[in-house]
Amino acid sequence: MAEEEYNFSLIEKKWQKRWERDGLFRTDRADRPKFYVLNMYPYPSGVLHMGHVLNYTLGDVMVRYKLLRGYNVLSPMGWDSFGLPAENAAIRTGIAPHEFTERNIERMRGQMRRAGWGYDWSREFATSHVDYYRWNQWFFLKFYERGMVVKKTAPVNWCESCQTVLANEQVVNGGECERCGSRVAQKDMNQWFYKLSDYAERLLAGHDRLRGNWPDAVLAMQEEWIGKSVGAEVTFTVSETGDALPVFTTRPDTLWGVTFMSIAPEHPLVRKLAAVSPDGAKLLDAAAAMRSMGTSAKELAEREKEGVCTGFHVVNPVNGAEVPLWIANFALITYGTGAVMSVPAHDQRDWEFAKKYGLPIVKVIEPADGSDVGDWDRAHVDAGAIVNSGPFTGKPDNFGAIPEIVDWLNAQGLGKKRVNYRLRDWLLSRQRYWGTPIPIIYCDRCGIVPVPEPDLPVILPADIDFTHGQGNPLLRSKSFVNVKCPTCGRPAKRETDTMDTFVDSSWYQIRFADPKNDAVCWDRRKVRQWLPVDQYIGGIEHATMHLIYSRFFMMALHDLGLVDFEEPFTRLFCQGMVCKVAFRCESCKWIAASQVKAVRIGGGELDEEEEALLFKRIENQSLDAGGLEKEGYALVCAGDGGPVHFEMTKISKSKLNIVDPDAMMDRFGADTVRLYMLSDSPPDRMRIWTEDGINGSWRTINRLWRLVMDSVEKVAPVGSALPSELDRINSGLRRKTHQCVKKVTDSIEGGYQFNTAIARCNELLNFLRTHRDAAHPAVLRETLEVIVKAISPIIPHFADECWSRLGYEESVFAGSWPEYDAEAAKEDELVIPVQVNGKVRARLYVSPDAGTSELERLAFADARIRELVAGKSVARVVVAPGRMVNIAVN
RNA sequence: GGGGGCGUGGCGGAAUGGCAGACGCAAGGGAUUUAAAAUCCCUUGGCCUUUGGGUCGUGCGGGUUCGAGUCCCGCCGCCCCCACCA
Repeated sequence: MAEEEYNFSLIEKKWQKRWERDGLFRTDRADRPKFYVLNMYPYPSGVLHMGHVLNYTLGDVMVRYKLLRGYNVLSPMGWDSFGLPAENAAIRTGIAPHEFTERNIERMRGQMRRAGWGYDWSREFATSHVDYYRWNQWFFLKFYERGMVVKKTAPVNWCESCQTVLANEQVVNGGECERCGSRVAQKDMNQWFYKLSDYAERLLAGHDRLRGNWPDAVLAMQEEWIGKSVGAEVTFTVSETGDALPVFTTRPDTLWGVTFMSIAPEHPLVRKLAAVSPDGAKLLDAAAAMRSMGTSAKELAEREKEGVCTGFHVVNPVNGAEVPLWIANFALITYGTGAVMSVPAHDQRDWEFAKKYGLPIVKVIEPADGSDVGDWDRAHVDAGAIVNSGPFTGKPDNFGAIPEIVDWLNAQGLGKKRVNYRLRDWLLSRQRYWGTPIPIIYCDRCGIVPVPEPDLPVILPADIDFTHGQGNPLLRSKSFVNVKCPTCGRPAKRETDTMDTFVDSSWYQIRFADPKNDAVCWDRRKVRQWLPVDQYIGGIEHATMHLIYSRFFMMALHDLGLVDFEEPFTRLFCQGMVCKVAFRCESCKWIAASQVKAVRIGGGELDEEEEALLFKRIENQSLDAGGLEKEGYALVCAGDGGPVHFEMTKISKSKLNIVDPDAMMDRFGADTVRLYMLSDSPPDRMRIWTEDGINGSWRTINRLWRLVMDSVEKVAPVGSALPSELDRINSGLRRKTHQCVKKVTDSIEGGYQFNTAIARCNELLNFLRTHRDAAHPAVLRETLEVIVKAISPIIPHFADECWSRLGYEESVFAGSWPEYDAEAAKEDELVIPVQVNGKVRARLYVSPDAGTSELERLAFADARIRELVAGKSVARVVVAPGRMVNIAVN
């Protein structure tokens, strides 16, 4: 028989056409139960990278598996197409953002088809199309009516390089812009906010229904982000002016130990007190110098505790004690009330501050060793008995006494229980062009006027010059900005800020159920049919951004009566980040690896081989910056010769460390790349990108191909029954076959451990390869069919080709998942380890003849062992629980 | 400082409390070939060995157990998230 090479490019194209023709991913199997699989949709950057490949391959495996399992599967794809890169490209090149975006979508859609990912393309949409973003505006108006969106002046994060504000969630690495990596400053601005903080408790409560179905890490991150803390609010009074100063504390048990009060430099009281203080000007200067705003989070964390005494005092309501009032740089205006009651004896930060400025320290919790403040070298924060605390002195457990103390504060009218959240409102405004215009008009007479619903959508103007001028280009569009006030008809100005693009992704999962509707946002029946999403798949980096916003948005839509559910994603799987080393030149920011040169410190070129080896070591993390220097090397930028730093980071286009899957697909085909992505490590684990091992995936596919080709003549006809009696090899084959079915099924249903599922398929393949000649034709058919089916969601084109060679007309995905035969998968011999003095020395194989139940066989083994050791010097023979025979020898 | 995760060969990684290292990569050897590629076969944790095997071995120290990579306690190290959060 002529050897037939596996021609992936022909075969992959052929099956992609077939699936399209047959409408494999259309959602018209109404007789089946629904299953909605959603992959986080991409920003159309222009090219897919390996992170996408992992994400979408995982999703596609789920889709195809669910098809085989008899579901009506919804698998849509769309584009998160608003955002900065398109606008920045426009500024750089003059190409309009919509044009840039459309072009990128074209290219990426082609890559997706080529990868063989199955989507219902009839549902495709892009968020930058007015058909989509008009609903952002509509929701905004609905939220506005309900008071769920507000405009307020607040400290916000400002990215100078992106010329826009950022939400808290978009500030990363202790003060860097999530997009461009430059330092974020804080300033006061009047901006639009969604009242996310109103939903803090509900978001938290929702974790109960998500637990088990969402990764623990994501829930933990969200909990941390919401940052609930329970305590009390207690109102102090400024002695000199009578101003009330409420403070939030989680430690009301230490109220009697307050020795000074600290307020944030931005606290309104600062200005008020400065106005009546002889040293007012000095105070204002000192406060200005300590402001947290305009300082990056990193600097905030590193700077030393500093403060200035105001000369004023506050009265502690619980005991009437007068303590000095300080302005302190560690007090944050953004948390609690902006004031901290300082208890240096029992709070490390207060302790350091008190030591620095010589403030008194009063013990109110007795340490276990009974020591006094004078003996301490740090604050005492552990539990103990309460002392020096008025009515609570003598309580043995300070933490346990907190509820009682709060009740007492309440009864005395001195304070009340308070729950404080770290979660703040979602800053919605962006001073950029390429986003959804906020449907608001400012009128000198009528103030803030929402655009009336019939006037929607507010269309993003196309006649914009991007290459000239600073700031938001919308400000320069006269036709956009100048409008008539909808209320009074006089000239007015349109809001030029656009919405954060996270608004788009907060509800896109619903729109896929009814993507073309232009009368209403969606048809309720269609939403009921598909939502919520049964399986959502995406990167863990969205844990505190998209995944909080989207949950909030569903709850808000639920409150508006637009949806019946509160949680958008029933199950969530987060794949690990695909990382690769990225290089940063000190002067030209991120640069491609090809632009980096290695040199010897003190001069001297490297030969090519030496340099390649060096880069290899950097890439697989076996050489860090320190090691590089120690060995006498340095990296420089090929452009300007400046020093280059490197770090391991998620692959992304902006960091110029992406790997384009096209090259790999050219060489090996889509299936090999798909198989490779899932073969080696569990998909939730972070991985450093390498192409080592892709040969193995290629070999696996070819081995299987040759096996199928060599077997088609030998294999029993479709539908042949298995013989009733099988020899050892054939029953072994069937055992491995059904163990493979089980493993792959469990891996998909459970933890997505495809590496072990693939390993099991490989094992079966290897076993069949060595025993093929002894395989019964019907068993051979069963085994081949199971391998092909079990692996089909991962390498679908290949599987379908094999399926047709095995004599089937229909696509493998038109059929069903293989039945698991537990009886066939069972080991026929019970293996009982025999342990002598605690070490396994032998293994006893007990055949089914000895009994059908495990207990019977164990008894048989016990008897057999006793026979064997009879008369020898043996202390005891024990059949241990489980299956283990222990022999203790004297 | 708080929270989450992890620690197993040269590498990615397997192991319902029961033969540690599945499966694969890389490496080495052999077959085939004029040659190379491809393919096929073998070896591959350390040490010892009379080649039968023996022995040590899952970051470190204890514990539970007939039996621990796995469970418990205490360290050490790494990664991620949050962080002057009152």
